Order: sequence, then structure tokens, then C-alpha cells
Amino acid sequence: MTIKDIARLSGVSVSTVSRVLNNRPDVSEESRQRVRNVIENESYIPNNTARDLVKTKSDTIGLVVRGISNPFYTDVITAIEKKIEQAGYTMVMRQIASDADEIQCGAEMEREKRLLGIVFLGGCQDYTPERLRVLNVPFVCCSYSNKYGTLDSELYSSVSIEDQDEAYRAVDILIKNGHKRIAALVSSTYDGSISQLRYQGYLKALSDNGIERDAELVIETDGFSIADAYRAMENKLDNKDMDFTALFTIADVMAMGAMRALRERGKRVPEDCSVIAIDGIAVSEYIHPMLSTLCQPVEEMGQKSVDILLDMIEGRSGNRHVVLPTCFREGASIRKLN
Amino acid sequence: MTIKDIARLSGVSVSTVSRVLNNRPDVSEESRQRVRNVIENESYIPNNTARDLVKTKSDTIGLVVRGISNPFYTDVITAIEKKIEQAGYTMVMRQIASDADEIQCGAEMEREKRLLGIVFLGGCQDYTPERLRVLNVPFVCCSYSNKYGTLDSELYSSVSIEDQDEAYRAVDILIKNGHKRIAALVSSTYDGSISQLRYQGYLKALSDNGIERDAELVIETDGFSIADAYRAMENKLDNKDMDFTALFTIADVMAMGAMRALRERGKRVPEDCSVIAIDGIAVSEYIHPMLSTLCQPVEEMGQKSVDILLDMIEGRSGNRHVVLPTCFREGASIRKLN
DNA sequence: GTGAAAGCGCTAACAT
DNA sequence: ATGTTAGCGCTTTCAC
Repeated sequence: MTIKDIARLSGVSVSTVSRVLNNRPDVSEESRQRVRNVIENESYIPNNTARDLVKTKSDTIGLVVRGISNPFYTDVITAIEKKIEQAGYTMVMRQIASDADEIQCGAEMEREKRLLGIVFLGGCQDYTPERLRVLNVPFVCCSYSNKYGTLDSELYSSVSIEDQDEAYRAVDILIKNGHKRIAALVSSTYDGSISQLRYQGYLKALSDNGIERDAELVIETDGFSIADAYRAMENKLDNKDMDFTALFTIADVMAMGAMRALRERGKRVPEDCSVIAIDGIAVSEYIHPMLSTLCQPVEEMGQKSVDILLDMIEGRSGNRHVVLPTCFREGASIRKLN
Repeated sequence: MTIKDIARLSGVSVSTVSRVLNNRPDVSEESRQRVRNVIENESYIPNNTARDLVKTKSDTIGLVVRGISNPFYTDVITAIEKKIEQAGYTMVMRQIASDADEIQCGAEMEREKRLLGIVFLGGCQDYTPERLRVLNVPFVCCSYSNKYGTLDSELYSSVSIEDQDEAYRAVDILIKNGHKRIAALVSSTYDGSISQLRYQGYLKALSDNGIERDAELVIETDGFSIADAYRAMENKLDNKDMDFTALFTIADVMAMGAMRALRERGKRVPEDCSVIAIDGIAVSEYIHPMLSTLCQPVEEMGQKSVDILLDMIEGRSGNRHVVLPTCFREGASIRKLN
């Protein structure tokens, strides 16, 4: 069933059918109805491939995700997909390993799929202008900003929270509750990723409050997973007496991993160790004690990313940067020290 | 940069370039090299859209997911995507609401995207042959089998666990631990979904062990989410004294929702109420008490689904049904009654 | 308002 | 082994 068949069946030319298909105004009401009926009857669906070919572009937007297993991303992906579909585009997603090159992946997809644009989720490196040059379509980094990096903000778009400030805020909450010996569970302190940004916020909060930093209190994991956090915390606790009263983790799942390690070694949260995190995934609201965390506006982040991308694709604007606020969800994982 | 340009630049015809592109044998080594060099130099990437158009099909496999927010599905999706990409195909995913018609969605995608095949994840209804007729490409239902439905097994493929048997096994574990008053937290008892299958397993386990069923002990939720489970359990506990010693839930996340409700009403797990579930998501291994659950082989389920689909697409086999075993993960959520 | 016809970039007969 | 050419199904001038 092609456009030709529909033309024949409704007694008009293919051009007229095409016009109807694309809601062009220059078709008589009569023809329009006739064609519409035939289309309906035959439950005809135009061949997207042919359309894309003649328009020399697709209706496809690429999504490159690093670390899909993080529940935080799942919700963002959902929002992104919904928004893309609503706008009449198609999403193709590619997940990549945590050590893979997302720019390279995006570039490959761009050519193969004739992408209109790309959303990067969970990106991490401090991209250089040269590396970005392989990308010829607009793209937006979701949940990552290069704010503390070296990249000219004209070269990319982003939607994120103010990672450093939010981490600062989280640690400050612990300090306000009387904590001074505050450990940080991070995935890395220097990889240019979100982890580093949040780690910097941690350091700044300490220093602004006159608390000396202690390298012993920085716990690095091998990755962002719950298991990575669990192992790192196990290690920490097994090798040394616990000498901190609070823990700041850069992600909810990492807090959950750490909490199990604490529990298994007889440390109670929040009695022996207060915990605060950043993310605000659904699950962490159901564990015991309920996790105190700064919730990222996941839905909004996904939507906004697509909004910006579409604006660029459809030529309404250039690169933009949006920073969204988090919202503190008070759980029961923080103890007030007196 | 099109195939014509490459042809011109390398001094051969487009057919020769096409042959090189598709690794056909009937090209002289010399031409092949020449063309390859030009392709390399120009970093030319063939237009997939045009290829798809002439081949009247794409390289795309559709994935229709209902309920992506369930972490259980996230891992399956990851496995599916990985496998599809490895095989050189492209995946396009569409999420649908829990009350949407996945067959309809699959049919639309099939036409629009000229899909080669479809994977349905989280499907639910007891499809009728008529409804399936709108699908003209092979498809496989992942984590759903119509075993207890009315559908001829020749008409579809599936990869699943033996839902009824596994539920039976879970409830039997509770019974073996001395429990007789066993509640069931399900999303529905009659919608033809996994929930119903697992509910039937629950009933059978009771009856085989001479335990009378009690409608009061069946708790229905409004959906599969953690929040749905929490609300349903809250309701149950608030309206009546708790008169059961154990709870069987059809999913890990639902167990987590229920456990919070129990906790908030002063009921302890497993002291006051033992809990067992089915799924085995990562997170439930980190909560307290660690959830006892039957783990589904997520990775294998995803891989197997794609294997079967590709076999059908590439004409190696017809519809098949694969049933995978679960694995009991003993947590600390079950108390032995004496 | 409508139709004829020229491609979009590629593959696959069919010739040579 | 290589080239020529007719489409794949659609959109879009350009005539009428």
C-alpha cells in the first residue's frame, strides 16, 4: 500500500495525496475528504523512510546514555522519550560503557541515522573544541554542565543542576546539624565528571565552615553503582575505625550501598552516621531510614533538554544553558548532634 | 557526499562502489582498494535511509515497553539493546502507559519504521488471534507467556519464567517456614497479566497445602509501582487489624512499598510479617532487611528474546517459547514460625 | 486546485 | 569484473 495506491483509489494524483498527508492548504475540501476516507479505509501509513530520503534528513533524535542502570537516569530517559514523541520525532537510544567515548558514539549515530540532534545523558569529560568538531548537529548535555571546565559555553547546550552549589548545600545541612567529621563517598575527585564537581562543593562547604579537610574521609569508588559504593564503604570500614559522624554521597544509589555496609558492621543510620545524598530517586524514599537527599527535577530536566534541542533544530535559538534547582527531601537519615 | 561522488572520485561506477560497500566478492582487488581509500579519505558514510528505502525494509527492531519505571525492566532493556546492537541492528524504543494498547503501538511502529521485528516487554493482555493480525513482522513477548491464555503458541514467541510455578514456589517457601496466614499483594487477580498468573500460583500453593483461601488476604494495588504498593498496603493496615504473618508480593518494588507501610505502622519485617517477592532487582539486596526473592535471569531473558527474534527475522526458525528458571536469593525477610 | 515529472541516495537486475 | 539503469515511496517544483 503506497501513496500511488491511495491516489488511484481516490481518483486523484499522488501530489494531491501528498498534500493531504502533509496538511497543505491548497486542496479542495472535497478531494481532501475523499483521500482521507481512502487512507482511513486502507489504514495506510506513509513510509517514513521514503519521506526522510526526499527530505534528506530523518525525524530522528539520538540519545546517548552512559550508565543506564542508575535509576536516576531511567526517569530522565522516560521524560526525554515522552517529549520527543510528543513533538513528532523519533528517539533512538544508545547506551555506552562508562569508559566509552560518547562524542564518538554520537558522531557515528549522527551519520548513520542522519540525526537531527543529540541528547547526551550522563556525559562526563571536559570536552575540547576539537573533539566537539566531529559533531555536526545540535546537541545538549543533560545533567551535565561544563561550568567548571574549559569549554566555551557557545559551543554546547546543557541542562543541569548547579552541582557544586548543591553539594555544598547538602554538606552544609550536615554541618548545620552539628557534624564536623564528614566523609564523602565519590566516584572520583578529578575526572571532570559530576563526581568531581560535587566533591568540590563538599570541600568548599568544609572550608567555608572552618573545617579542615581530611583526605582520610574521602572514599572513592570504582563506579556509580550501588555495588561499587557498597564495596568501597566495606573497605573503608574494615580497614580503619570509623572516625566520622556523617556521610555525604554524590548519588542516592551510592548512599544505599554505603548504608548496607554501615549496617552490616553494626553502625546505625543516623545514630552512628548521618547520611545525605543528591538525586532523589523514588526508591530511596522507601528504605529505612528514609534517605535525606536533594531531589533533582528529573522530569523537567528531560523536558527542558528536548525543548532546547528542538529550538536549535528548528532554528529558533542557539546554544543555551539551563540550570534547575533541587528540592530538599527530608528523610530520617540525619541526626542532629548537640 | 553521496555514492556518486565516491564513484567519480575513484573512477568507477556507482555499482562498483555499492559492491565494495556491501562487501560483495565480485570486485577486483584493485578497484576495491581504490574505492576504500576514497571512502576513507572523504570519511563517507552511506545514507541508511536510502538503503532502507530500496531494500524496502530497515535495520530496525522495535521495543515496546510498558512500565519502564520498574527497575526490573531497566536491566532487561539494557540486555536487549546490547544484543541488538551487537547483531548490527538498531533499536527504537517506545514506552507506553499501563493502559495503552501495545499491539496497536507495535503495529504503528511497524509501518512507520518498517520494522524487522518487535520485542514486547511488560505486555499483558491475553491477545486474540484477530488482534495479532495487525502485526506483520515477527515478535517476541519478553517476560510474558500466554501459557494460561487462549492463544495458539504457534502465533507468537515468548521468553519468560514459569510465573505460576515460581509464585507457587515463593509461597511454598513461606509455608515451609510455618506460615499459614499469607497475604498476597497483587496488581490484579483477573487481568490476564503476570499479576494474575502469579496470583494463581499463590492460590494453588495454598490449596495444595490445605490452607483455605481468604479473600481478605488478597490486596490489590492500582499499578505496579512502589507507590501503588505502598498506598494499597497502607489502606489495608489502616482498615483492619493485621491478621497475617507473611506477605507474598508479585514484584520486588511492590515488596519495598509494602515494607515501608508495615514499618510505619509499627510492624516489623520479618518479626511481625515475613515477606517474599519475585524479580530480584539489585536494590532489594541493599535494603534492610534484605529481601528474600526469586531472581529472574534478566540478562538472559533479554538476550534470549533478541536471539529468537533474529532467528525468525533471518528465517532460521519459527515461533519459539523459552522458559527460564529463577534463582532463590535468600535475604532476611522471612521468619521461621515454630 | 491539480497533475506530471524530476529527483532524494541507494541497490539489484541486466548487460557487457 | 564492471557499468547502465530502473526503481524503492515520497515530496516538490513547475505547468496548467
